[in-house]
Amino acid sequence: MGLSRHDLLTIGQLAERSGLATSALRYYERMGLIHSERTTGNQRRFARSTLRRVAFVRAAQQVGLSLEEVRAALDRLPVDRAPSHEDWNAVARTWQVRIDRQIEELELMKRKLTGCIGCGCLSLTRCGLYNAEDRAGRAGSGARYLRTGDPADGPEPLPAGL
Amino acid sequence: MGLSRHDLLTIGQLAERSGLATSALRYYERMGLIHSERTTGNQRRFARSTLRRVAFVRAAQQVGLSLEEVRAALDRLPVDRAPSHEDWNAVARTWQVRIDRQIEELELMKRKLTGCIGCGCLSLTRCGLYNAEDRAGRAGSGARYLRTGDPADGPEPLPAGL
DNA sequence: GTGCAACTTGAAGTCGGCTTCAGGTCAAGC
DNA sequence: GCTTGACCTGAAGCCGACTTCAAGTTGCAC
Repeated sequence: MGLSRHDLLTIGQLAERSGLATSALRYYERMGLIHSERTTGNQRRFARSTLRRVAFVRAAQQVGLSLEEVRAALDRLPVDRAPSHEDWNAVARTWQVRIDRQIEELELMKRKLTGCIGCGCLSLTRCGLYNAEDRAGRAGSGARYLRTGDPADGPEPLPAGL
Repeated sequence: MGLSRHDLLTIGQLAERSGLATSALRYYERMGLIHSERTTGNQRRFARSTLRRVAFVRAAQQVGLSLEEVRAALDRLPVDRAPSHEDWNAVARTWQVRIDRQIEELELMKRKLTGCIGCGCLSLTRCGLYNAEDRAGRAGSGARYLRTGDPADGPEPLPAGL
C-alpha cells in the first residue's frame, strides 16, 4: 500500500504536467507551498497530489491572492489527515469573499464604462468614470480606492486631449 | 480664457487630491501617462484635467492593465482636441473586452469553488477545482491557463494533507 | 561502466511599479 | 531678505514572483 515509484514525480515531470517551470516549482517549495521527498541522491520526488496543490496555487493566484496568502490558506488544512468538510469550507469561504469583491469591482467599472460610451464622454462633468477621482485617500502600500463624485469641484470645461 | 494660476496644481496638490504619492506621479510622468508644464523655477504644474487622467490610470490598473497598456490606450486619444465619440469608443471597447474576460474567469472559479463546498471535497476525483490541473501549457511569461479534466489520469485516492 | 540529460545549489538578474535617499533649488509668508 | 516647507534630479533600493547562471551531481539507457 506504500508509494510505488510510479506514484512519485520528478521535478521535470511535475513541471511538464503542471505547465510550470522547474524553477517556479523549486520556488514554490522554498515558499512552503509544496513539499517533496528526496532520493538518496538528493533529487526531489513529488507525490502526484502535488499536481492538485499546484493547481490550487495557480487558481488562487488568478483570483488575486499572493503566494503568501495561498500558503496561509494551505496551512489551515491539516497535514496529517485529509481535509474535512469544515477545514475546506473555511478556506473556500475566504476565496469566495475575495472573488465576489473582485467581480463587484469589475462590474462597477463596467457599468461606468458603459455609461461613458453611451454619453460619448463629450460632456465629462457627469461621467462616473471621469469623476471617480480626487480625494482617494490611502495609507501604506495597500490597495487604493477611488471615490465617485466630488461635490467640492463644480463642472469643468473639457480640456483638449483629456 | 487662458489658464489662471488657480487652474494649475503643484505635484503636492495633485498627490493629495489623487491619493497618490508625489513619487508615483513623477513616475507616471516619466512613463508618459501624464504631462506637466514647468514654472520658470522648473517646478511641475499640472492642469486640473490631470486628475481625471490619473483616475483613468488607476481605474485601468484595477481591471488589470499594465501602465504600458494604459499609456497605449491614452495615446490613442488625440492630444490636440477633445476625444470624439469614436476615439473614446475605441479605447472603451478594449477595456470592456478585458473586463468581461476577467469577470468570466472569476465566475468560473466561483462556480467550481461552490461545487467544492457542496461536495465537501472529501471525494476529490470529481471535483472541478482539484482537477483543474495538469497539462496546462504555457509559452512565455504571460497568463497561464488551467484546463479542466484530465482523462489520462483515473481517480486517485485522497492523500492526507491535500 | 560510461555518456548524457536531468537534476542539485546559491547567487544574481529581471520586471513592473513604485519608494527612498542625497544633495541641491524654489516659492511664499513673515 | 530670510526661513522653511515644497519642490527638483538621478541613482539606488524594494517587493513579489520568478528566471538565469555557473558549477557540480545523479540516474538511467545502452
